[in-house]
Amino acid sequence: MTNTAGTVRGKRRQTSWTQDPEGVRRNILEVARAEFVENGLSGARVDDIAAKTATSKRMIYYYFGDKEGLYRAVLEGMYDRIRSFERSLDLDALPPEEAMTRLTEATFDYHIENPDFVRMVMVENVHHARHLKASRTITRLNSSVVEVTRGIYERGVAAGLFRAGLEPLDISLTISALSIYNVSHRATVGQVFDYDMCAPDALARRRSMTVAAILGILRR
Amino acid sequence: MTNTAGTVRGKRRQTSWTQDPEGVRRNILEVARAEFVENGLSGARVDDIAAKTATSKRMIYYYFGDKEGLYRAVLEGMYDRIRSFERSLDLDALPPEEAMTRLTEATFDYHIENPDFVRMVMVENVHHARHLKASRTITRLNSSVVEVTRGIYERGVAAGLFRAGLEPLDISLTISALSIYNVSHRATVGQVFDYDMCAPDALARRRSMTVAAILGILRR
DNA sequence: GACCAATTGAACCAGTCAGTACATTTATCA
DNA sequence: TGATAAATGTACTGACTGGTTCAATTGGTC
Repeated sequence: MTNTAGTVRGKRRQTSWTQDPEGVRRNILEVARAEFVENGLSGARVDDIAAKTATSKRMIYYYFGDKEGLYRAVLEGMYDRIRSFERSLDLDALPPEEAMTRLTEATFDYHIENPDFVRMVMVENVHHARHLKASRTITRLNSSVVEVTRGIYERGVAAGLFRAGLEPLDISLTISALSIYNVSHRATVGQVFDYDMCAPDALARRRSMTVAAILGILRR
Repeated sequence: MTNTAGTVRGKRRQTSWTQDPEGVRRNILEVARAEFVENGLSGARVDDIAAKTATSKRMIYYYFGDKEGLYRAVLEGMYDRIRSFERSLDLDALPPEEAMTRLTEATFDYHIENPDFVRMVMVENVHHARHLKASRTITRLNSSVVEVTRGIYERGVAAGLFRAGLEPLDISLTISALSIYNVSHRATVGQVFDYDMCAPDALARRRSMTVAAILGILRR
């Protein structure tokens, strides 16, 4: 009998147990995510992950093959989440400037609220996106956020509000850069400038500055 | 007799050698930088670093104590370099808008030309800036680029060109965010969007968009 | 040229780590 | 109910890895 999804069985020295493949899988993934996010790929220890799991190391290898397979699974989960966030954006009803503002703010907020995603992407960049390449789930399942941006931008251009000739992808990347930075470089900036970018007041300033930057790029 | 600085003695099975402490140190640092930048702190192998060196593993421990000490030395070297870049900026003679444009472009270019620095900072952020904290050389030897930014900004406000009420540090961080991103996220963006941000034409677009973003923030 | 501190090399070590062998239990279904 | 497949736990291993030992060589100084 399969337990409720997500249920985690008691630990230590059990000779009797209930099968719960999905729960075990999920449990491993959750723990692994925390560890990879905290220590990177080579910094994370399979034994540590296993220890924090409700199951054993054996299960990690049973379900994910090897350490990199586990890492890849975590990475894919992260990208799945942001994809569904992007799909949830529905800004067609708003006038161009307001739509772009909302898009920027929503993206900004998503990154603040999902530091694990940001850190995982950082780690993946340290590895030259090698694992992203290896994952056919992610590759070419192209991000829809660019199309959202393109739609808003073209409406703005048509309305004479935005200047023409820009590449929607570049706009999208600029939003991304300004959103990610607060989380990805929080530690070094905090140390070098004695400034916590994620403190509420700093965040408010940075958020409105980000919107100003994007609109500044677009306004003609 | 000390050899010319930077000289590297021949390798393999030598029982006779010339002392060259500075050269050995520098050689180790160069190799270590490449390895840390490529593999991160935990990903880099002391044995690999030693093998690529003109000297032996023993010397790494002799001069740098342990792996983290070596990493810290590399990190400090990187920050020294950008500090001297920042000090080299002399934009007081230019009118505010032009000065800010030049500052932005120079910062943008610096990051493109020094991907090692960018990657090292990324790695350090993965480690929550733990080693930056441990280094008294870097900490509180506050970055002068903020003062440069403040100077230009205040001139611009005084001249009625820039809108008042902004925090110079936030402006500086925004420039930094837009400059770093191209290098730090080159791999994942390349993979997900099939777009090389560092290709010459893309770079030109991103550079001018960055300037537009900064001026967009400032213009009243 | 003899002495001493600064350097350097080669081999070695003890702990760690990813991955495995093997046995066992649980679920499925005819 | 019995056979088969899926899922799981325990204990282990071989390779790797950061770090060390110990002896030797070099260069400066008097």
